[in-house]
Amino acid sequence: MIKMTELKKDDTRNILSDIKLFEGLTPTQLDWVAKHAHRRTFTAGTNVMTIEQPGEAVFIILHGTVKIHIEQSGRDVILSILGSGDLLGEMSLIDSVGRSASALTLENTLMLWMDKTTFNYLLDNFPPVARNLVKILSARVRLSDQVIQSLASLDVNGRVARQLLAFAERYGREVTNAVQIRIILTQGDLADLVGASRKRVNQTMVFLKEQGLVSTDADGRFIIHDKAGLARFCD
Amino acid sequence: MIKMTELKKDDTRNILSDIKLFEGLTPTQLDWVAKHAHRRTFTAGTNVMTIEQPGEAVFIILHGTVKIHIEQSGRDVILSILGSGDLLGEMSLIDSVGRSASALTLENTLMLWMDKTTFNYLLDNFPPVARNLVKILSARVRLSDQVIQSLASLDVNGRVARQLLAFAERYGREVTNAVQIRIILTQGDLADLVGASRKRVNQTMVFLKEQGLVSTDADGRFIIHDKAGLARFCD
DNA sequence: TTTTATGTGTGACATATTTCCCAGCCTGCA
DNA sequence: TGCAGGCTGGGAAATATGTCACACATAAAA
Repeated sequence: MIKMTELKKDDTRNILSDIKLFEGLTPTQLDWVAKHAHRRTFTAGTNVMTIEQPGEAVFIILHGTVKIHIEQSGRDVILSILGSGDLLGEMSLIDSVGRSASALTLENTLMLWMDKTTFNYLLDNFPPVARNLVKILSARVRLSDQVIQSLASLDVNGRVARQLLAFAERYGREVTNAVQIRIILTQGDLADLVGASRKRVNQTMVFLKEQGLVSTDADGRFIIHDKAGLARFCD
Repeated sequence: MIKMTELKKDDTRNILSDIKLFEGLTPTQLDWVAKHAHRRTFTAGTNVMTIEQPGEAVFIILHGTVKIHIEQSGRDVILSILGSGDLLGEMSLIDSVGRSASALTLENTLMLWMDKTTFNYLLDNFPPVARNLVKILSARVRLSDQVIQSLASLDVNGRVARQLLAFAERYGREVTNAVQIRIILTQGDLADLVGASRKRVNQTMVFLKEQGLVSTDADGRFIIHDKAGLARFCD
């Protein structure tokens, strides 16, 4: 985990080597990237890219979280929540189709970004980058497939349980006999994530807490006490 | 559209240039691929790769259709239906994670296939291939996102309507004032595709037919008469 | 401090959907 | 021909979920 305070102006190079997309690049290549990549901080609640704008940049999250969502006729669907190390906005640059979703920062977020030209240059001239991107996209397809399966086959309890387990996997921090999920989410967010109403998700959370499977800490973060117990709801 | 009967033993090279994954390759490179790629016909109802087997080959559909699905505790979820030109089985080769779904041929299907080593060699040594694969995966993520949004925000009518429109886009054939969907699907398949019960999908189909938006031809293929009418159910 | 906004927990009621069941209609096959 | 199996269509009851409405707590803002 990279801490915000650790990030000085000049150590971009060091950070780059920790990013999946740049794995396998030579120091010289990393230097090139460092020269062409910029940093920017977005305050919480900023719309990084708005829906339907032609994509003009790729972002890499160095610290913070971003919610990828689609709003349509009052209803909000959250496709995913990205965190440090994740790539964002690359799809528009790849296929030149407009943005299909919006990205909203959930907390103050530090990003690395490159313009379209730089990204394409990278892709064409630094072979490991294309390779890494293939892996990244492949992993994303796998995650999407899990979400689809969940939405198509589980009831709300199951979908919430699965989502919590997925968050534990991605954003979990081990504490005494439990896993704390770093991200702060409201029950409303959770509802938009699993395609259910807030009311129903509330019922699920109350239920899961009664069972002792889950609890909430002072800041509203979820704490998972029994992964296996949750998994039972996922078929 | 490549017709089964047109495929002679020696024209693999010609076919290759029509495949997205091989776009941009030189004739020499295409020859190399032709030498290392094999053909195989699967009869309808064959399980091309079974869930949880380590992936050992990539397949490219030359003619036919394949259903990608996950079966769990009696419930079947269809993630997608692939047709000619589509790639299949590449994910296990990319990230070495086991298969996450099964692939079942819906009709007699002709495939091109390569073993893991060949595929990786291609990826590392023929730059356009990696580039193309990135595009292909990117498109797949986009499709997945649409499915997720649909499952999370639409009722069964809407999900069925959207699925029919998606099929019209991918497998549609223009006929007089309408679009015929080439693939033969039962209402049960449609149900597994949109995460609903067969009964409910049946009601939807009866309803859509009453409205004159959709009909079925003698072979059971769906015919869409009014795209805009269907789109109205998708918010 | 008061006010405002935001998030949680809950009841009543309306809808949507599933499940189980059965009938009729095909088609392929013995 | 007759039977078996798969597919469509639909009835009835049971569940699951959504919507609307409100009370309450807490935290941020004025």
